[in-house]
Order: sequence, then C-alpha cells, then structure tokens
Amino acid sequence: MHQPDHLKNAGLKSTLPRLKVLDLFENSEERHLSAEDVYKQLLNSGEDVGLATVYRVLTQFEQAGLLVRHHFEGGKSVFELNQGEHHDHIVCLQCGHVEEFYDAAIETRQEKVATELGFAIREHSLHIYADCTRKKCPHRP
Amino acid sequence: MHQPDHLKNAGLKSTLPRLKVLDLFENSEERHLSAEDVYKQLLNSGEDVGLATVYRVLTQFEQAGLLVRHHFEGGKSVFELNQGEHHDHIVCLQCGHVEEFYDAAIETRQEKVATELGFAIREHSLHIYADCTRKKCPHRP
DNA sequence: GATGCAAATGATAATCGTTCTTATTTGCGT
DNA sequence: ACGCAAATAAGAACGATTATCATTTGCATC
Repeated sequence: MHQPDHLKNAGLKSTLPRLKVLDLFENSEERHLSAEDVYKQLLNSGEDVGLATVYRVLTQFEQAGLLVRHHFEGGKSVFELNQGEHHDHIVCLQCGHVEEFYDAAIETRQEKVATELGFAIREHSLHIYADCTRKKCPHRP
Repeated sequence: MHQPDHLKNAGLKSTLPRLKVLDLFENSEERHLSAEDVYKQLLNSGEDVGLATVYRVLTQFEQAGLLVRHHFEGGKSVFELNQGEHHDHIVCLQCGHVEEFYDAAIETRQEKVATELGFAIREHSLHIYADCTRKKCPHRP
C-alpha cells in the first residue's frame, strides 16, 4: 500500500503537498512532528508549500485517521502516523524526544476507574515528562 | 490558616487582586478554572481586575505551589487549588466538568514503565475524556 | 491531449490564548 | 504621613492556529 492509495481511500485528492507531508512522516527520523516541524523540513527539502496548507493537511489527515494528534505541554500540537495501536508517551523535558509505551495494566485500570465513576471513555492520554538518556539529549546525566 | 498567610508564606504581597483570586478558588463551585473563567467571574462580582493581572497572579500562584496548572485539550490552561494530593482527571467532553481520581495501581505502573525505559519521571498527566452524568450536563444520555 | 470545474493551494489577515511594556498605583516598613 | 519597591491596568505584542479569497491544480470528460 503506497501513499496515493492512502489518500484516495480517505477521499482526498492526491496533491503534491499531501504526498510530501505523508512522505515526511513515513521517512522522517522523528515520528512526532509539529506543524512547524513539517513546514520547516519541507522548506529545507526545497519544497514550496504554504504554512496554511500544512495546517490544513495535518488536520485532514487526522480526520481521515492517517495521523494522530497529541497535545503535549508547550502549547503546540504534535502529530504522528496512525499505526492502529494505541500507546502512551514519555516526553523528554530536555530535548523534546518522544518515546512510546503501552501498558495493559494501566489501560484496564483506566477503564475500571471510569466505569466506577459513571463515565464512558471516549479517549485518553497519558503523558509522562522526564529526562531521556539518548546521546543527542543535551541533558545527558 | 487564612489567605493572607498563604501569600506571605509564598513571599508575595497581600494585594487585592491576589486575595480575590485566591478567594475565588477557595469558594468557587467548580474547582478547575481557566484564566478567562477567573477574569469573568471577578468582573461579574463587580471587581475591577485586569486580564494581564489574572494571568500574572495565576502563574505566580503556580510557582508558589498554591495552584496546580493542567493542560487539557482545547489549548487553554486550567488551574486548581493545590491540596497536596496528586490525582488524575476525567474531563467531560460535553460540559467541560472535571472529575478527579487517584489509582495507586496506575501510579506504580507508570513508575515501573519509566524506570524500565531509563527515564526518571519529573511529572505526568493522565487525562480521560468522556461523557459525564451530571444533571447539568447538556449530554445527559 | 485540450477543456472545465470543483477542490486545493498560498499569501495574508484574523483570531485566540497568553506575555510583555510602561506609566500609574498600592502595600507596607519607616 | 512618607517613600519606594513591588504590583497593577491597559493595551501592544506574540506564537500557534484558523479563516479569507484570489489563483492554481488534479482529474474526469470530450
């Protein structure tokens, strides 16, 4: 399954900016990108896309289920490819790197808590803010 | 312990706007208020405070440990009185009401996951978005 | 392959929450 | 009551995002 099919299936025309954005998410080193990240990387690659188009395309992809949007601290939205499997996030406070994890016990406890309080979960987000240990991280303890 | 002491202990002058804001959090029906909520409620009470002052005071109270700031979906910051006990939140998608909960199992699993991934947790937030069952809620299933 | 038209784009203005600037006012120790 | 640093109010400025609108593009049809 290659990109144009993704777009067609979502009822979206296969335009240049859309292909470029999808391509970026599929080939970028960092899975989690903000609108500005996407815009800058496209400019650096010599592509001529408008910032407004980036925002529009990201929102469309989110609605189409191609991307997932996250609201981390810091105000700006961050997107990643939707690969079907829910997971939570640890965000490095120093370098912004995002690590993913899934813990079945946490998921089931959440359901239990919500049910007991009389809620039906629509969505949820668990964000842990910490320091990572990557070579690139300026923190590096 | 009454309000002025809270301020003194935090190294803050006991000014009218600060007392008003603290009072609002201590007496308001809804524990969780945004800057705009605070501003509007003060205006409605006939108080003459500036929006900039509200933002400044909320930030100072957060730094002083009197309030805790939360970043729910929707972009705006929400504050609540800091009563020492950590808890997570369920936010009603219909009416915005916020319910609190604490689940020890979730907390310990989080620590475990972070440790295994080589992170030291600085802070974390678990937000569940759902529909509540309050009489006031416009959803009311 | 040329044509037409709705959909998509890009530039820019507008909006929203929040922070900064600056002149004025206030709390509070003397 | 006085003085001065701290705090305030009003509005400008800001960063992220959305809306507007004239121009361009994908793509189905001829």
